[in-house]
Amino acid sequence: MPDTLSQTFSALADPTRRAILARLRLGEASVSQLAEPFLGQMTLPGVTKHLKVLERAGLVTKGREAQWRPCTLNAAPLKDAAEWMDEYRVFMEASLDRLGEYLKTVTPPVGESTRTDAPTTPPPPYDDHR
Amino acid sequence: MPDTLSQTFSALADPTRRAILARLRLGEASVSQLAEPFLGQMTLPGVTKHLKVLERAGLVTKGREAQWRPCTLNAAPLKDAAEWMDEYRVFMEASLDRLGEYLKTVTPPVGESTRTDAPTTPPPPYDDHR
DNA sequence: TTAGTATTATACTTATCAGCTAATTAACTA
DNA sequence: TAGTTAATTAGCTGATAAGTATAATACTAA
Repeated sequence: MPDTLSQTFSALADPTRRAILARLRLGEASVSQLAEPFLGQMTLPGVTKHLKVLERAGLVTKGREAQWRPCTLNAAPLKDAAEWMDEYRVFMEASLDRLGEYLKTVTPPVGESTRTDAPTTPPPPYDDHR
Repeated sequence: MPDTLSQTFSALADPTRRAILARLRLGEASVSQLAEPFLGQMTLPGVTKHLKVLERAGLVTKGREAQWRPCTLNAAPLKDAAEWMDEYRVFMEASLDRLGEYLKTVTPPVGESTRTDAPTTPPPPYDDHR
């Protein structure tokens, strides 16, 4: 029973599933419509499985209309993921080099704590252990 | 051999690994420093494995300093992931409801194509099938 | 050289995932 | 009713992942 965020990232960790989401941005589509671009490389049950993963992650909602299951995009779960990523925006940029240098002056070099008489400094708190 | 984006998302799909990244935002740390918060629930080799996943994804760089392996955050691979997410920003917001209604007026209802004489409309192109 | 610390490697178990084929359900159509 | 289309389920395989315990490696220090 993984947490929501893990489930979201896990669902995104597949190119087929990302392609399905990209397709759904253009509007709702049935299962076979979604499957059509992949049928050369994959069978329909395969696509159904991917859809189930997306459904479990809450990214896709399946309705019923006669024998069709119109699928719609639900991007709400992506919000948490996007917020998580935002925390790292600063570290993504080209300023990474200078930032890295700066951090080296702030963080004591690894191993110092065991080489000196100073007590082992416990690692700083972290906030993402869900 | 999964694509880069899949590898990135896959690496993020684990709370332990996300916690490690969060810790590394504060500065470099050795393997045992990174492992310390988890040693109640996981062994050291377990953490080493998680680090290897992060390393393969290019999110963590391991150096050498005597018997220590100082780990540093490398957020560059997150850039692609963030860009991917940005495409969905519009769909995450509360305006989803109205947007959904709007899309329904644009996209023909599922099944219409087989009920009428119109040729089966092929699904629109998609751009994320990497 | 010996002992101790930090880290990784190996080998194994268990669980999950991605894919397939074949069979099944559910709804429409003639 | 029989046939067709849309989608799912079931059962199987092979690959990968997470976790363990134990052993090996790499370096420091006495």
